[in-house]
Amino acid sequence: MFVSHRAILHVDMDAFFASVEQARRPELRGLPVIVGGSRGGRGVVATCSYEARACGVRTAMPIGQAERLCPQGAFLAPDFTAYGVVHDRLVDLLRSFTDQVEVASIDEAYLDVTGSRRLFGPPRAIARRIQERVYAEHGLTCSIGIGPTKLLAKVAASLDKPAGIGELGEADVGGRLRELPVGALHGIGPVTEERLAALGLTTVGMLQDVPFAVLAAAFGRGAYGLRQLAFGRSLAPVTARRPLPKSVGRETTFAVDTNDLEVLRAALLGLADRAVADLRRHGLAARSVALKLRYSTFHTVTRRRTLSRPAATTAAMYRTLLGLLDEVDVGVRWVRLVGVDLGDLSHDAFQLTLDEGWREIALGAAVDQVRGKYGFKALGLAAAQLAPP
DNA sequence: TCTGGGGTCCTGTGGCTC
DNA sequence: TCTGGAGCCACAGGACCC
Repeated sequence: MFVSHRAILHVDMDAFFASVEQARRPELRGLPVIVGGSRGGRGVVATCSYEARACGVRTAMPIGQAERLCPQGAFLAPDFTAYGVVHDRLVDLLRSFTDQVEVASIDEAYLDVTGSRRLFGPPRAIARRIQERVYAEHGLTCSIGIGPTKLLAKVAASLDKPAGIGELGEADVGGRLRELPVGALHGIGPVTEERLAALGLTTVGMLQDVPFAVLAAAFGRGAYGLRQLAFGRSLAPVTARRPLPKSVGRETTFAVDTNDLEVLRAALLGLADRAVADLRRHGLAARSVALKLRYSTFHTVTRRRTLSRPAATTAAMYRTLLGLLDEVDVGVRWVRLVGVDLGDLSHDAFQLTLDEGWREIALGAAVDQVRGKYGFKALGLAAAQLAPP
């Protein structure tokens, strides 16, 4: 058994995107709201209001299926800019309780309130005050989990949704936690859940009790991690500082599958341009460039290339992507999705100015400036200018 | 029925060097 | 000179998360 005296909260916004839409558009309140792809499109549901969930609509469900289940629903395209603004304000609100706030995603955060108890009272009282302020200031509800580790706090938040406060302590590891399905643990998805079920392991208690040799035979090195999960152990503390991204990428699914090389090249140029804009916004350069293709069969392939030195220009990325495109089965097979991923990121701006040529750097800076003023679509790049001679 | 987009992390494999 | 093993790295793919 392990002992932790920390008090960690996991704050999870309820149906975040849909709730933001309902908060800013009163006419949507009380209606089933589905945020994701547009009607008739190829998208899936990003999130939906609890009214839509009552119709059977779920996250990650194809839009077409959601339409059949909930024809009266309001189908909205996501507005990430608006959600980002609300997210920033919520993080500020959370930081008024402790500076130990770890932003886990756009709608989730962990707070280490161990040192805040003297000022704000016990964790449950802090959780209640957070819920009250989130509702009063933003018209949104959130579920909060309390636990001695991030993992237990996260599971606890899911126990009483929406707008609830759940708590899992040390004592619950040998009690309530055992009753939960293995899929309730953060890190066990559908594939692992099915593999565990094949071993007859469906609850956390079973995962705690199974001989380690059985787990090791089935999962190899992954067995240890599964065992840690089963006992609610997560060694990682709450880390307030947000690390730099490890990769930036862009991908798009075509409205209609294509095997036209020109269409693919044009899509790649646009994606590379957007990914590179992200790169420059962070002041980063990338040394690894990856091409991702999903064929009409849904089979996905990736091809990656490491550059001789870090780069941060669309031209360098696009030329590399064209090379990678030659390595895969295009022109013959139909493609539904194409993506670009830039990795192995570093701060290497000085090196770039020497190595990549001042013209491309200056061009990139000028493009960023115009787009900052008039929007991203104000300027497009011409493939002919960027392709190798 | 028909499966998004943006990420992180892990594992297996194969090439290379010592 | 040849060979096997260890260690490292790049790469591909997959699982998972929101």
